Amino acid sequence: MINSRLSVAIHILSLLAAYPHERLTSEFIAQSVNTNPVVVRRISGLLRKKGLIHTRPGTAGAVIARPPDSIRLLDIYEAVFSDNALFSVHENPNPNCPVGKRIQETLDDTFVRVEEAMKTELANQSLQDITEHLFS
Amino acid sequence: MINSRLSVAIHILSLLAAYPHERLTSEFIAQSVNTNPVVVRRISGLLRKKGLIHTRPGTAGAVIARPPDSIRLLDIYEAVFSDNALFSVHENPNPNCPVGKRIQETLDDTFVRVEEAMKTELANQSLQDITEHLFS
DNA sequence: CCACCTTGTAACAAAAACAGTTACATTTTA
DNA sequence: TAAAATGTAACTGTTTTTGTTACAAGGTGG
Repeated sequence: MINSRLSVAIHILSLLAAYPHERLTSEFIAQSVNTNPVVVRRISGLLRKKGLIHTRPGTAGAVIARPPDSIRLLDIYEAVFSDNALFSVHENPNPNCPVGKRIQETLDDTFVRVEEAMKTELANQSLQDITEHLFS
Repeated sequence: MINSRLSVAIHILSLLAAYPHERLTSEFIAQSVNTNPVVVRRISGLLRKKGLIHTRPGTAGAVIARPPDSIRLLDIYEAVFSDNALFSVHENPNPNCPVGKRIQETLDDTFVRVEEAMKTELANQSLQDITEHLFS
């Protein structure tokens, strides 16, 4: 089971999308998510690096940087997981075994295809789809 | 990043598929995977419950139970992850916030669709595809 | 039939991953 | 210039994952 960073990131962006004209502080967002403000700032930092939100040291609050219908869930996924692979492959299989020798490259190939399928679906859904569901 | 149980499970089944007429012990398999025999027996137990392999207390070795082209990677995934959701959703968001109130059900919906896309691709690939790649 | 080997499983241990927290330098602004 | 917020490092507690020890119970071959 994948950790909850994507879940929290979408929560943060949903708030910013719902209040596009306000600057929401990490303290305020943390109360909605029910976590610590530092956790929010950590994930906000990843979203900022990807250009999805604007924040600045010293200036209170975050603001969404792009229209919600232009933000794909894949953008958010890539922001919070960067280049992590979806599935781990076990390390150091036995190179003297015909299976062990090639299992890693084989699984890498296979798992990349699975990951691509997942990412395609993440690309099909936008932040606006989320907010529409939230407020309908 | 998801743990390596699927990776190890596919390794085990690849060995059994490669040697369908031999009974491979957990000790032998563990040496190919490079882990402890108990780890192999734990995962083998999950594969047995799903009817993918045959093992019996007292009798040495495991044998594959179905032709490799009939075993979808989704079967293996479901064997080792049973009913785990793909993505975690953060707990106890603030019910007094319009986003917090509905974010969980919304994300549940969304993440189920993503999971379905991933499972569809896992269903498209068989154990035989893996062994063909291994031995080509 | 009995010594030997294996599986299945529980219990424990070590290591890694996660989430939460404290602390504080830096930056802005009222 | 005092107050307040961000960014980030460092640390802690918890949970998950993986590895290990131990052993009962089931089969096998001599």
